[in-house]
Amino acid sequence: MDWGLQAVVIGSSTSCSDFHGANNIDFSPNLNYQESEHLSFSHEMKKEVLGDELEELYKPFYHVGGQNTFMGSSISLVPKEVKEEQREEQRHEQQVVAAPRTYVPKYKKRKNEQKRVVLELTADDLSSDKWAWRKYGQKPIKGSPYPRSYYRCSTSKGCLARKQVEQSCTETGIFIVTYSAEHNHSQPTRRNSLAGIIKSKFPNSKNSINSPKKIVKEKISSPHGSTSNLNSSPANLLSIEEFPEIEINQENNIIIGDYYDEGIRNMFEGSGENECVSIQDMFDGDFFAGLEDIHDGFNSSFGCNNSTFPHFSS
DNA sequence: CGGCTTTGACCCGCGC
DNA sequence: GCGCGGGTCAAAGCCG
Repeated sequence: MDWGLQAVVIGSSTSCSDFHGANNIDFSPNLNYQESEHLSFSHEMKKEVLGDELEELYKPFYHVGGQNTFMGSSISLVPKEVKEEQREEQRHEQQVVAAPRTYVPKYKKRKNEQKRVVLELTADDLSSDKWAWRKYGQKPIKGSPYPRSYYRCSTSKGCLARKQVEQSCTETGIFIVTYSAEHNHSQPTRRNSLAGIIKSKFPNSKNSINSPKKIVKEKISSPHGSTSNLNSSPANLLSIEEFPEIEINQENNIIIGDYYDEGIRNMFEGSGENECVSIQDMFDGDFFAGLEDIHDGFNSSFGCNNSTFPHFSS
């Protein structure tokens, strides 16, 4: 898992309304790169492909009978939203929504400030935010070693929704998130773009849906350079447990067995049975793109439809 | 090429 | 009025 989120990630480019637009599915938490040099797709991964738990994972931020369910987490919100006319009366009160933890704003509010919702969230909670945000500023905050980031809703230009994120200076891994204004539209069905959000939006997240759903070539494309790991392995074998007939041997060749019938082998021109493909060829060619072409075969095997099968990309 | 982050400059409210 | 500090703007550059 040293590759982290950017190592081997599979995404879905197919639209699926059941996901409420969260059509980028990150399986990285279930993709284990073990010290034994074995790359394994866990059973949970397949379960996620097929199961309904994604629905739970991508619950939107909505009101349910007066109680808020926030981003699918078990945060119970009891908003005491402060209206303008009440602001003076509550000037010395903490105008903070009940959150997992309490938070006392360190700065005074402006008079024309809109009502706000302040939460303390973990990185995972942050990463589950399904709204599309665009960062428009960052400022160092007096008294805090961490800067505050400013986001606005990027789905609609007319949307006034704002979001501030700053890391708690008292608790590591906790982020103080302030929402102001409200969205004037429904949740986006899909992210407009992933460009630029990879680097640092929520760097601590372990299962961020904001993470790029791709396979990062650089992490594996130079097995000969930093290859001590591969070559020093006793087994010298990188196996994909759920796909037993795809293996990487000592020469860093990918061996494709009969398991996938003609599918994968036909992805390589002139390849025949028991053909070996080097890792370099794998990435230089259309290996991952080709996986898409045979995903129907997987679908029939796993009994799922197109909308739930992950999208492979290189 | 569109959408994103970064970052210095600018704006604004507040306290003195 | 001035200075401080939070919030926003916008140009530049990055990324897919």
